Amino acid sequence: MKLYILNNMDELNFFEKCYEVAKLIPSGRVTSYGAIAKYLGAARSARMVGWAMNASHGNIEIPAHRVVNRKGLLTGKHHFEGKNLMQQLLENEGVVIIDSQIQEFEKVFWDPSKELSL
DNA sequence: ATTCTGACGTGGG
DNA sequence: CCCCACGCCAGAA
Repeated sequence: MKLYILNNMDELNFFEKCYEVAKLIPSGRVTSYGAIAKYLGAARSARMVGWAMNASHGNIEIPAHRVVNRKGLLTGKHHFEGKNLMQQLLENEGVVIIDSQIQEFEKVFWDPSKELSL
């Protein structure tokens, strides 16, 4: 079992902030990696958000399936169990998805820096 | 040390 | 809208 040793406090905050934002995403809505990164000050660019989500595996508290890329494409589905668990989880929340692409993405999109108005 | 690879995003053409 | 190059930063080889 590999442990993620973080060099500094900022890294730890970054991880936890990612998780906090993810938890705040309403059911049936989604956001993007970039939106979260932006909300957090874009300190480490959007890729790190995906990295944080990856590290959250097994953490049922964190709805990582509600985070997609900026096009509304489920690029992270291969990191979930089975073939399309991510899609099914979203569909259970009422999100319409065709071929890994969220339909009416603009309506379903939830921007933390906008909705949370911090 | 060096290079490549991403759950990414932006800007130019 | 699509394609491409580039910036991003942590990990793996």
